[in-house]
Amino acid sequence: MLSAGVEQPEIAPNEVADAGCCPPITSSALDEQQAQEYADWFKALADPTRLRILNLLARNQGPLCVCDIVEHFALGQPTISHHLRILREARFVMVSRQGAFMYYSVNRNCLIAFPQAAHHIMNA
Amino acid sequence: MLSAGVEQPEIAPNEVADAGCCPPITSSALDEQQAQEYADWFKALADPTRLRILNLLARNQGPLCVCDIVEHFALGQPTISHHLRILREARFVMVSRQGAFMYYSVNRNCLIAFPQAAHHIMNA
DNA sequence: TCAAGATATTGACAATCTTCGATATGCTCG
DNA sequence: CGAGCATATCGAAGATTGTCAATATCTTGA
Repeated sequence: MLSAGVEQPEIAPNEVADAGCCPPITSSALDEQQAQEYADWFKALADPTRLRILNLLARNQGPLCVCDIVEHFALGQPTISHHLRILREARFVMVSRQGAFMYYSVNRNCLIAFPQAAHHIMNA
Repeated sequence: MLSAGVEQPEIAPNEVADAGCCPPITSSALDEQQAQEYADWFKALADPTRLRILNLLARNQGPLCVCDIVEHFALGQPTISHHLRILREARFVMVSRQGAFMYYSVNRNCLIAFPQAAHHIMNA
């Protein structure tokens, strides 16, 4: 209010390409909608079980079915299924059906999305 | 359970350096404690207001006091103060007092932490 | 010392999230 | 078809979170 903070005017964001995983990239300031998209993206990572699922899938060359994943956790199958849905909707994992089995694997595009998100948010 | 998923044994994590911002880095699998630390770190980013605060601080060369930040949002001062505390505890921002004013600025070390976290979690 | 402003903390409420048990859906094989 | 397994969805309970109004703490300046 009365301080000496030096501020810059808000700049209208320029639309740029979408990367196949995670929020679309723009070049400058975060508007409210972009902030919400990034927040949803990070929210998918804001749970230790989901991070461990992601890590388990990443350490395994090749996909894993749900029952294989369940075996690694002290949680019920519906709970794991719920976490997988959140990871899938945020596009951190991909799924393909093989008979009665659903095979989940990591979406490696996300590796690129992390530094991009950081640079977008932190304006670097 | 009966699937053909090819799994690897869990490997005990090797401790490596701490980077000044964000969870300590290790070389391999995520144990429960590390997963919790990363989850807490991402949780600090899982809110659109906090991301916009971070972006505002990053776009500004030099720190901003709380009342300057409050002016950019349709939220009360205690709410902004609450978000700043969360960002501070996760070390995304730094603070220094100047008289009655608290000046907040972005911790640029975090830029490095993003790809590091991604590589650790996604085993790359 | 006292008044006023800047920031932090507290207590409460609504919304959201994680988890579970129960159940539904979908697939395969007799 | 019908039994059995794999996975998803539903409904509910408990915990966590974002927000606010009220208030406390700290600092400056008169």
